[in-house]
Amino acid sequence: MSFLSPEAFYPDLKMKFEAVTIKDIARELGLSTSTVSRALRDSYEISPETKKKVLEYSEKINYRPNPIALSLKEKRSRSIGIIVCEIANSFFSQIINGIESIAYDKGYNVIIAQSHESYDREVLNVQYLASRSIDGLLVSVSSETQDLEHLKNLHERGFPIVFFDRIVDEMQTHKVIVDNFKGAYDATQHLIKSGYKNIAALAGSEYLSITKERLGGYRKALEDHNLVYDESYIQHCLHGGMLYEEVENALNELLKLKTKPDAILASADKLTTNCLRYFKKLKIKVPDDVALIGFSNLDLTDLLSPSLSVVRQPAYEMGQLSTELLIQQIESKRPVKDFERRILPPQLFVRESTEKIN
Amino acid sequence: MSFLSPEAFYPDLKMKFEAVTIKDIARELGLSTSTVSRALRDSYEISPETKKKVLEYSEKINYRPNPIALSLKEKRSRSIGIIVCEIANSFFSQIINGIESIAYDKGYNVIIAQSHESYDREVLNVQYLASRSIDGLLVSVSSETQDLEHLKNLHERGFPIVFFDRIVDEMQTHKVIVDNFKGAYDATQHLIKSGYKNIAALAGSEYLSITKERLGGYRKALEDHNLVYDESYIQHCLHGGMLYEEVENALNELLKLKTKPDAILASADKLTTNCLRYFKKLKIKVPDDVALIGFSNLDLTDLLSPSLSVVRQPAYEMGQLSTELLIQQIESKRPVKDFERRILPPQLFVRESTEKIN
DNA sequence: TTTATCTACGCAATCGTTCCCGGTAACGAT
DNA sequence: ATCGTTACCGGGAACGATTGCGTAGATAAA
Repeated sequence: MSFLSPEAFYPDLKMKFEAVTIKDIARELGLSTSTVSRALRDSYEISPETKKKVLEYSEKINYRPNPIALSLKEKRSRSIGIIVCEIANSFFSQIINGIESIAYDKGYNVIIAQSHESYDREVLNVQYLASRSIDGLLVSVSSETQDLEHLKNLHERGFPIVFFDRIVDEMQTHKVIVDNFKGAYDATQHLIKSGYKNIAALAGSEYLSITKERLGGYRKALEDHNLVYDESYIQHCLHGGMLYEEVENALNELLKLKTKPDAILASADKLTTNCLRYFKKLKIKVPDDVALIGFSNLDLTDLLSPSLSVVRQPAYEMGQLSTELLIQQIESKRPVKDFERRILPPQLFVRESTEKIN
Repeated sequence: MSFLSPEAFYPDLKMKFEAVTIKDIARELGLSTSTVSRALRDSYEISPETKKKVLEYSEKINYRPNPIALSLKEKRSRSIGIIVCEIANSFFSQIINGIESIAYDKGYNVIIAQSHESYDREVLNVQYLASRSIDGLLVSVSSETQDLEHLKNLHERGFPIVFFDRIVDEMQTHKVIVDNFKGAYDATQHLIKSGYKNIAALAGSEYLSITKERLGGYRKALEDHNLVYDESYIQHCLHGGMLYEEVENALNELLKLKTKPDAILASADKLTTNCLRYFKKLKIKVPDDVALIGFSNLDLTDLLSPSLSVVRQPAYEMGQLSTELLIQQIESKRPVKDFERRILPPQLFVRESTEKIN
């Protein structure tokens, strides 16, 4: 408490928040900064008495090493960047929870950026995060993203990147996904076994890996059960259902068909809920008029009217696994050559919205 | 492309991600780092030709100033910390979106930390963020928080802090809230006018400002309409409904009463949805057996069964406003003395779950 | 006594950037 | 010829921490 800053004499000045540094300790104890530093790191070169003095005093004044200075010296910031489309989306906020749980354990902090499904914002975010000296990046690309130069640039220079959920083929990195093919296959098969014959697919952006994988599973299930795969039964929403209008338009198209679909497989959270909103608005009964099953990680699909059959993804685990792989790569001494592709199992929940046809 | 790093000769070594610095530019152009720095900042001391050369070359090699070095020198990191209980909560993720929108505009990035409604984790997070040299803090306290030493410490040293939603009285800072009193008053009055007489309140932690304010509005509405305010009609959930069990216990208590409540006011997102889950589980009809209205920012309360009457808060605007106040304080030359208390209006949505009694 | 060894510490460079001092031309004014 | 001014630019110290190297002093070995 004997510390008197200039501000103590000029209380009107902005009282800047000044942290105590290693120099303050050195000055007070009549030592050099090197000695203090070494004492704090418990170096063998420092005598026990000196160590004791330093430790006690730095404890007393509550010394905390300045992470910025450390980052500058060590060329690492112990922070990782996350790029997702939206955090206000159960699936992604659960993923972020998983990411955080691992990151904080290992002493990393996370910086989250949202693309809002815009390619331009994704590029901006990548540049921004890169300039903030993050040590690695966890990416789920936007639904507009086709060109990957912004990420390839970094990746080619050895920058650690892990893709999750919405991955890309062109880059050799760790990738963590769920078995989207199986998820869609199971959901479609469930519809078929419940008696539905004209099953339409409400899909996300055509550019996304998850869209392709899910449509693949959908198609295979149809074919395995001798149902025709008809492209006119497939509608894409570029923004993944974020805009109600795109879902509305897609469904309008489907309901215009000569043989209207009797069931719909929606392949994203917002697609699913906006689909339900559309049906409610038009007073279309689910599942009587049309059945609905969708990919969703909302934790109240059981409370919806009707309760919703869904394919749920292990989002939390996905975040954890991605982060483990990323940090492992960041901390690896030698460049990582063998990139892993981890596939997690989805889970099918059967509820009212896909009840059997009598 | 004439740049050859040591790693180019030893491809097996970890190819570290080396950014170009002001020194590289100086060396290449035969200038000093001071000159380059000044040229980049468009100083009057530098000749137009030199500036042009520097600008062109740094453009060519894609120079980006190192923010870590800047932080060290300027003693600010251009990042702000956020502490919330959960990001997997519509209200808070919408707030974060609002925060982000302003922060990124003004060149700040945000670091999000979650308390998960635990006091201990909140303290840890504050310490962690403070040690990461953030320039300011946006805080919504956990439902367990009573002791505020962890925040007072910082605040007394002039560290900018803005409270939002769950504020505290003991500290003089900017505060941004919604009119919780009015929100609860309107909701309760709506129930009364719909014919309900025994209105119970399912509230969050007693420590929270929002709980007190909302119960205040609830009480006033009852009294204004000559209904008795009975404490046994009030149940608190320490974790704000995060755990289904606490909601279950609270509702069990309410349904044990001699005169069972015919309506419930739930004062948080998770309280509301878990309340609905409870009713569904016990096959209690809403609103026939008991009506339900709750505070919620979910964007699918209209799709629930029954569709839910809610008090909605302007979360996005709240995040924006809080961030503006915080950044204003961070960038203010003189210490801020006049702290503002901004109160935003809540919005009442009337739906099926509170339909009139016939 | 001389030399080698060890202990315990300080000096100074480093990370990337800014900025306070200088310094050196060129030029016009006296 | 000398001085003052202006325009431009470089040297070097900071910011906080780590670390290779040097070394004074003490002790031990010769």
